[in-house]
Amino acid sequence: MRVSRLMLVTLRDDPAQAEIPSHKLLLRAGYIRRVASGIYAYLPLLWRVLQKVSAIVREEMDATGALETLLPQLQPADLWQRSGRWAGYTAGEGIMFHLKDRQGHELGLGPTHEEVITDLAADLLRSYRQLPVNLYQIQTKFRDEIRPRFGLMRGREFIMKDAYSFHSDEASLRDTYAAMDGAYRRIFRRCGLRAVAVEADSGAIGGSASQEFMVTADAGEDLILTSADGCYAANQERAVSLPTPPVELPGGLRTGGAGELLATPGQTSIEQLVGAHGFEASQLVKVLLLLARFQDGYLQPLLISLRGDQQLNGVKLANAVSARLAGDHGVLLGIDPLSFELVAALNRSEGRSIDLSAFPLGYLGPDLDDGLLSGSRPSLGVEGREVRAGSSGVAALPQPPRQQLSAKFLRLTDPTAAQLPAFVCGANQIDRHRVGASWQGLQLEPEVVDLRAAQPGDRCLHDSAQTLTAARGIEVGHIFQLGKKYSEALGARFTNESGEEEALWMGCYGIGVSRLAQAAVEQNHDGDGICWPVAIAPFEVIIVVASSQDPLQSELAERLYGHFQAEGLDVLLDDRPDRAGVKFKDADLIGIPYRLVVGRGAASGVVELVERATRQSQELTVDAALEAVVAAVRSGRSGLQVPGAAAG
RNA sequence: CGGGAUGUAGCGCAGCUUGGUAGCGCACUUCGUUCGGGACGAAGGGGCCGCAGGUUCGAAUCCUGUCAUCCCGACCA
Repeated sequence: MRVSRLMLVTLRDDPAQAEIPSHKLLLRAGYIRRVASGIYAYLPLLWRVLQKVSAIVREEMDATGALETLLPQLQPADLWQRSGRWAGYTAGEGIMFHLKDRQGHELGLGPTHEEVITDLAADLLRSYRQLPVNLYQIQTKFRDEIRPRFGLMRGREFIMKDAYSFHSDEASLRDTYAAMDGAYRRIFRRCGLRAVAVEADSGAIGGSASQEFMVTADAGEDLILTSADGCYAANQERAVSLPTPPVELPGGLRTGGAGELLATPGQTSIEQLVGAHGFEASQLVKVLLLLARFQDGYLQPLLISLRGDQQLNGVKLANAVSARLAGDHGVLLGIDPLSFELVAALNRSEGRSIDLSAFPLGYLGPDLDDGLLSGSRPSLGVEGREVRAGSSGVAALPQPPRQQLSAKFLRLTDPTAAQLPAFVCGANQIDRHRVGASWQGLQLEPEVVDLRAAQPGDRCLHDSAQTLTAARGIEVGHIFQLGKKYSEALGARFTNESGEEEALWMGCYGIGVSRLAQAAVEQNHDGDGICWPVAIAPFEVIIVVASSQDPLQSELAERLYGHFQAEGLDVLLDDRPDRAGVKFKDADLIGIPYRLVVGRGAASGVVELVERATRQSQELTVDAALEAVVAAVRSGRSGLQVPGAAAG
């Protein structure tokens, strides 16, 4: 390809809308253009990168025996209703773009394809003899992200490789899961990425085991915790660790564990209590008051107890609450601190509400009386200027589910709090705390769940000599053992060896292809531009003619260009009439791994070879340069080379 | 959705406080001189000042509304 024909438009200034280096560089170097929020045009240069990434993904997936397919992007609501995900994915701030066709049928643009593929599996897979099967596709996905950002990093339309495997038993699922783990490691390595596999939360997809692949970069949206010995790595959402031991409470139990009242006027925070009375934060039990909202309108107040020096992990909490209540009340829509704002919002809707002013906020103890909930007054409802559906012109809108408030708290306690033999906690009355309380003394049997957030510096479970360190990560891949969640919901059954019908075991495996391309830039750039790894570079070598007017240089450049094309290299010829400096700047910016400069040495048959990533350069005779470039590119294509080794 | 900011030429910005009909750099076109790290000179083209109302003799500038974009939190490949 000739640069004069490449529609190359590079920018000298950083675009104001871009924040992180990879986003700026992709815009400046002419790889992407924004079309709408979270929606991008992949310009010819980027499309070549995406094709190369896809090719690597295909090779590695195919090598495991997976089958490539292509599923529809437009999917019927019916399938999603059967899996129980339609409401959760479309209602409110749902992530699924959905629409009605002219017959009035509801459809959604696929944010993921479990439903479609499982329905197909139900149709096609009948016998254990057909299993296992692993199907994948590389395709555009649509998610109406709450906040698209950082260019391709979190777009609303993006390219993803997703695979779904089907098995007759759990052991087979584990085998494929392990094969995917291996394939993913090779894929990221071949793409020139430094990625780590971390234990992950399964999130909205569901299932048991799951692992994320994180490209480490400061711009990453996730926090990952790793041990130096490499034995443990987890997303902070999921991470576990050994808490620091608590400091023993002087005096131990008082009044048999019921605790002794202590006047604590205005001391509503851990810091204030610690400061005023010389307590250690680890001697306190703090009680958090939250409200969980469910799909069917059920509202569950939560009373969460944590040791005073620990932080709540919201993901762990949501999982624990979901596990207890989602069966009866549908999808957990959210958990929010029970604040006056939230109560005011609830007051405006139907049903009963909570009288938060009756709560001794800042002085809550884990034995807070359920009576505070049943004593709540009926909501004043729709007086004033509130408009009701049905009483106005919007009668066609569906009624929101009627809210129903639980009469009891769901009380969950983190082990760090549950294990304290004697502690300080709120007395459930204003300006009073209790010292020397115990769970038994308060006549409580705590329901113990791991709810605390692991922190950098914590000791590891597998080896208490190891501590966790934090790093930012970009999630480029995620693999799940789904189990039977979707196959049971959608009736995907097969006949096993004993002639019995059984639901299929499933796994699913995603790679964000467009995100991966940007993550590669995030990890491979310098002050002058992108430094693409050879394996995914849009072009492998660029020939720069220092002075296009010099027929000697032009002719030599053309000869080299033809030679590389004949050798099957992806070669770019910068034949523009611009000055050499302009072409050097552009070559650095767009990040072509090898640059061959045909300049003043042309007359004596000498050219200059520069490796982009290392800036190493050498003067070579034409023949030696040809040989060096071809050799370097060929070895670089595997993605397994060490930068610098080729041009040295 | 909550909090913060910004919308002026393809890109980056000034002008707005104190209203008088739009400017700078880059990019683009033509000519000349340059020619190995984003050259110089000359001439030129390109703007419903996000949109809609309002105030005013007069609005990029003041007021109201609205839309869009970006940043910080909840979502995820």
